[in-house]
Amino acid sequence: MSPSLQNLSGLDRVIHEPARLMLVALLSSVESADFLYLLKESELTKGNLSVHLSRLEEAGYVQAEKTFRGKIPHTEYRLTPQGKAAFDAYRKSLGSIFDAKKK
Amino acid sequence: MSPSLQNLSGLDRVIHEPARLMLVALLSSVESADFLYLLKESELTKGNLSVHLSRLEEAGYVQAEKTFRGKIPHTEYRLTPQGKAAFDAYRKSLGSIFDAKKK
DNA sequence: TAAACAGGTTTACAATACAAACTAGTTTGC
DNA sequence: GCAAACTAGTTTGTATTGTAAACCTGTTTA
Repeated sequence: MSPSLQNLSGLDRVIHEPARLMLVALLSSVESADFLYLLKESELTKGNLSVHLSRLEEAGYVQAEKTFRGKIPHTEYRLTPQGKAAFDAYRKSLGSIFDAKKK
Repeated sequence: MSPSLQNLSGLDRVIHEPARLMLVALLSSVESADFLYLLKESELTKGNLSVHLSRLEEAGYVQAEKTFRGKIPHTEYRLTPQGKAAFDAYRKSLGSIFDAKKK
């Protein structure tokens, strides 16, 4: 198989999931974002958002900074360098299907 | 949310799955292909390939033409117009994450 | 005539995306 | 001062599905 298509099967599943892809894309365009912002922008449910953010954290793609604003907990999420790298790699992999059509 | 990112959540799951994405990309570059060709190019197992092709058929994206070559059954798979359209739409949707970075 | 191959289908299982329910604390309205 | 509503999530349960392995039917080859 053409090597460009072959790496499609090795796509990073953590990023490939649409909900997380959206989150990573969102986070890549800002320095950091809090839960409520991501909740509104992504239109996910809280449960979903929580789970997907956890998954991105486990993968080392997202870093959560928990602080307090007064007495209310506040968490800022930001992409880690690995997260940015993974996103770049992902986009590079996907690029192959865009090129593939130019036959 | 920016409308461009919003439609990421509505990505066509039939096409989004990497194995099928690969198959659709493969089929989009040729007129038609048989099972063995797809098996080799995709490096999927036969079971997988069969299931994914069935799924693409159910979605109306792929058409299978079963014939005989001598006494051996032979199936040619090709993308339907809907399949091509769906693939184009998919690539258009994904385009948003490529643009998104240009901030 | 047994083994290998073509061309798949069926089965079983493990992973996971998702919504709903729940938790724990805080603020607001009456 | 107490109930309701809000912040900021986590946990749980379910249903889907991607995957490999086993199976199947027939054909060719040694």
